[in-house]
Amino acid sequence: MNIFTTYRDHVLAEVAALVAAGTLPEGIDTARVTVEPPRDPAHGDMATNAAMVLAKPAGLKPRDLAEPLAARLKAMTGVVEVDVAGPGFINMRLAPAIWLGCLRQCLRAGPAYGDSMIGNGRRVNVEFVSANPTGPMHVGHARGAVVGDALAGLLEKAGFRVTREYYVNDAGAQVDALARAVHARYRQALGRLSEDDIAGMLARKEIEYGGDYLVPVGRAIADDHGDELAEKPEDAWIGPVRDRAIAVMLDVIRDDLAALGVSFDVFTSERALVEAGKVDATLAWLEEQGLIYTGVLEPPKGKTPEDWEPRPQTLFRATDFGDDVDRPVRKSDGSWTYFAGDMAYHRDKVERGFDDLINVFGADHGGYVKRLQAVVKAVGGGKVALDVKLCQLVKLLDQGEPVKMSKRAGTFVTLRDVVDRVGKDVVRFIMLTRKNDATLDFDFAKVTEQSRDNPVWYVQYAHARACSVAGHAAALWPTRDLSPEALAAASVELLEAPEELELIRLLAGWPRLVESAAEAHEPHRVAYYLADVAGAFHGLWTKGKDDAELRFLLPDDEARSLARLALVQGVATVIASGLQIFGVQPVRELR
RNA sequence: GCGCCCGUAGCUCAGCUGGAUAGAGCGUCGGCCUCCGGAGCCGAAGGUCAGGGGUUCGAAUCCCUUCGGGCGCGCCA
Repeated sequence: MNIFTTYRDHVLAEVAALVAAGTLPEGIDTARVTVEPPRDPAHGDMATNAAMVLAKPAGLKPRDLAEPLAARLKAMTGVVEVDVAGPGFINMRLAPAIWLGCLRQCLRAGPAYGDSMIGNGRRVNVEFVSANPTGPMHVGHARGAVVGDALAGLLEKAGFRVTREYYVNDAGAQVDALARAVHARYRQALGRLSEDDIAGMLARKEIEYGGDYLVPVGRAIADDHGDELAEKPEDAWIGPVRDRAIAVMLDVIRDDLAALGVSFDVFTSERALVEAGKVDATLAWLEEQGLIYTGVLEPPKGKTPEDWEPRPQTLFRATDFGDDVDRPVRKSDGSWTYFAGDMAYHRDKVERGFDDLINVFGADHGGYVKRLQAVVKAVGGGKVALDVKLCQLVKLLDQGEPVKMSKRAGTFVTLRDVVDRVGKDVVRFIMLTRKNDATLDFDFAKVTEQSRDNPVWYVQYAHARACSVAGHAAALWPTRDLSPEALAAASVELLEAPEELELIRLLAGWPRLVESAAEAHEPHRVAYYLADVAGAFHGLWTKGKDDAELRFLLPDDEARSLARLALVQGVATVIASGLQIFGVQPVRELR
């Protein structure tokens, strides 16, 4: 339970009492009332803006409303101090017992601490990665994969029912290009083309994908089909070659993602949607709604394409739903555009009953979000929200120097390379240390360094230290039950140092952080919070070095030691809880 | 030309959806650290939140505008 919402409820109850007393008008809107930790801890444990928000509609001055409200809050159990400050804030200080109760709750809940009900079972579809099945994953994909997976984990913790989904673009020109490249490798496997021939085809742009990873695919086709597909016209071989190539590439992608610890609940095939007639059905439905028409688009101003000519097109009325222009759904050869398929796909998601849709895309798809949101508005009747998280570039560095990457030279870094080099947990955590729309530096040297400015290490080190304290305690008191449940029953009221209480308050803020991060769809907040917790814990640890009285374990004072161990265990619990969202394994010791 | 994202300390970045005196790490400067549970501790300096205007009790946060950077802009996915 988020203690801040608990106290918000208390504040609202007192507001209701003031309504009953006639101080406030009937039916006053309390939606904007908040209870939050104040920026400056000197102001107390919690602050509410109630008086400032409610004063105006009540025709009062904030401070005139704050006084009677503060008087009522002061009478509440657990509240030890209330004062009115600044423009009308009401600051409250809570009895230590309240915070200690949070710590006990944390220990009893274990890593489930922070679980929330705000999702209320709403169904959320998180679509991420969705890379074309034309090759192995590279680092750019890794960020989207981690952000999507962690966001999904965060939403699950907040009480949403989450589906992790991958949209397979297996119907367009890209996979035909893949098939052509594989066909060349197939002929190479049969000895009919040399490596130089392939290089020549690449140079002449007859094929688009030249990577070695297609060599075994070509060989597999040779094994299955012999030379029967080698000299036939493209029409005869492109189907089977493409299908086989896509299947192999998807296996590669699944393996790469598995190495990152990412898996999906659903893979949706674009081709399957087309073949099931869903694109036709969607367009027919939109036509019925009067949302499809034939028209001529204006050329984009200032940057007219050379070959621009006005031409009637089949268009979707995206501008009715907030987009800048209406969008074409059909190519001049009569086939559907990629967008038409995406319309059908998003309609399909809506029909599967999701309440919220989230797409994680690369930043280069920014120009695509308005039209997708327009589609979702149109097919969801305004009841389904689509949020698109755009992930910026990852800059790979080594000791501050850019890692040279070139597709042509074959030196581009794959997801697998990175995971093999630093481990999946490091990749996952680091990818979440920036908000998704900011570029991220990934420095091989830095992310494995043992130092304060490497957040993965810093957080893991805190967890390992906490486990180490527990180990020492077990050695000191071998017969004592030191399980978290037992520690929850310890005399935690012996925790009275300001630093200790500050850390407890920080841990007590975890449920609130989960909720706000989930609502904002911002998993990176968890990373910063964990670094804060680690920092506070390391600080406390260090104090014990200067002052033996502040050490966690005092061999002569078992009761106090157990209380402090409870706090240490709380730190470990919250870190484990946060890392679980990230899909990162908390370590018990550093290697 | 239009749309979206971004601009916060010397550097890298937070800033809880509009709250109080804008924070952290690194770096810099000044001290401490010969022994505790390894990879440090305390303190200081450092800001026109890119500039300007607006909304209101209150703006880094919302609106307008200028400047600067990134991405995108009819049948590529």
